Amino acid sequence: MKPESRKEEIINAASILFKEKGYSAVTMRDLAKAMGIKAASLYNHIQSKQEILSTIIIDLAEEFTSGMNQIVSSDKNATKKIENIIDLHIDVTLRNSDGLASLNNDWMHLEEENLQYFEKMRHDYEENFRNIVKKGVDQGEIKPFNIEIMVFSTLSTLRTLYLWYPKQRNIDADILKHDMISVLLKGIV
Amino acid sequence: MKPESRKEEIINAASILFKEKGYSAVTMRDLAKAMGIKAASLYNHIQSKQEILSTIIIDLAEEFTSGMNQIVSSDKNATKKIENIIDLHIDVTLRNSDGLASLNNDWMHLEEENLQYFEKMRHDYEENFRNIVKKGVDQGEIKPFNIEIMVFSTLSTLRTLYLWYPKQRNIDADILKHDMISVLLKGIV
DNA sequence: GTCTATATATAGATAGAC
DNA sequence: GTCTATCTATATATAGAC
Repeated sequence: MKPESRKEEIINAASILFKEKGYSAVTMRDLAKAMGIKAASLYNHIQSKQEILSTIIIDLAEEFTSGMNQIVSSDKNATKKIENIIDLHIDVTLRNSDGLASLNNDWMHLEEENLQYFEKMRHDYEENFRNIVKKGVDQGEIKPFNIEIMVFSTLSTLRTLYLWYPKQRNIDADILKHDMISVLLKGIV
Repeated sequence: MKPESRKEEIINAASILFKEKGYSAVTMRDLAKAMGIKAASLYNHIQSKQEILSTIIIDLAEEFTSGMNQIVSSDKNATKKIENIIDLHIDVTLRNSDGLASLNNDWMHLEEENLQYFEKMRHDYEENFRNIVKKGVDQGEIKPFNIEIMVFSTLSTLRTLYLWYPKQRNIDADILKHDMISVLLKGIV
C-alpha cells in the first residue's frame, strides 16, 4: 500500500460521509470531525467542498470512460464485450464503492464545466453500451427484446452494485463476476 | 381528477424539487418560489420540511408494503408473483415517479420513528421478495443461480425505473410491463 | 499542519398584520 | 392564506498565530 497523502485521506473520508448522507447534508465540520481536526484545517489541503466532490466523481467517471473505450475498441463479440463491462463495474466497485455513491447521487451538485464534462462522459458511456447491445441483436447473439429496456435493466443493476456488494459477506470477486454474468446475460443471450 | 389540497400541491412540488437536487439541497425558499408564494406561507399548510419528506416516503413505502402483502398471500406460483411485483413497481412509478426519488435517495434523512418504520418496511419487502425467489428455486421454476444476486439484480432495476421511465417516449405501460417481464424473467426462469 | 477567531451568507421556523 | 420582518442556528470559507 502506498501511503495516502493528507488530501487523499480527506477525499476518502468525505466519500464515506457523502455515501451515508449525501453531499449537501455533510458539513465541513462533519468531515473535519471524522478526520480528527478542525474544519479550518481542511482548507490547508483542499480549496473547497466542491473540489472534493468533483475529484471523487470525475476520477471515477474517467475510469469508466477509459475502461469502456478499451472495450469498445477491442476485437470481440457483443457478448464478450458486455461481460467485460460487467467486470469493469465490479472492479471499480471493489476499489471505491464509497465514491460511487457520489457519482450516482450527487453528480447534479457539480458546477459548470465539471457538470458538463460529467454529463458528456455519462452520455457517451450509455451510447457505447447501447451500440454494443444493438450490434449483438443484429448479429443474432442477443435476443431481440426492446433495446432500451435491456440497456436500462443491465446498467441499473451495475450502477447499484456499490450499495449491495459491501453488504455481502463471503462472495469472492471472481465468483460474483461469474454469477452476475449468468444472471444478467443468460436471460438476454 | 379530484382537486388537490394546498398541502398536496406543496408535497407534489417538493417531490419534483427533491428529485432534482435531493432533500438537503432544497430550501423552503426554493419550494415557496416553485409554488409562487413566500416561504413563511408554507407553514400555514405544513408543520416542517421534515413532515413533507416523511409524507412522501412513508405513503409510498406503505403502498409497496400493501401491494407486496397482497401478492404474498395470493395463491399463485413464484413466477406469477414476480410478474405481479414487476407490475406493482411499474404502476407506482407511473403514478408518482417524483416521490420515488426521495424514497430511494433521501430516506436516511427521516427522523426517529419514521426512519425505523421505513427501514422495517424495506427490510420486510426484501425478505418477502427473497422468499418468493427461494420457493421458486426449490420448486424448479427458477434457475438455481445465487439467490442474493437474482434478488438484487431484479430489485435494483425495479427501484431505478423512476429515473428511466419518465425519459422514455412512446412506451405504453402494458408494453413496458410485458417487455420488462421478458427481460427480467426469461433469463431466470 | 492545525489552531482560534471571525466574516458573510443562508438555513428552518415563528410572530403578527392584513 | 399570504405577507413582511425577524430570530436563531449553522453553513462555507478566510486571516493570522503557533
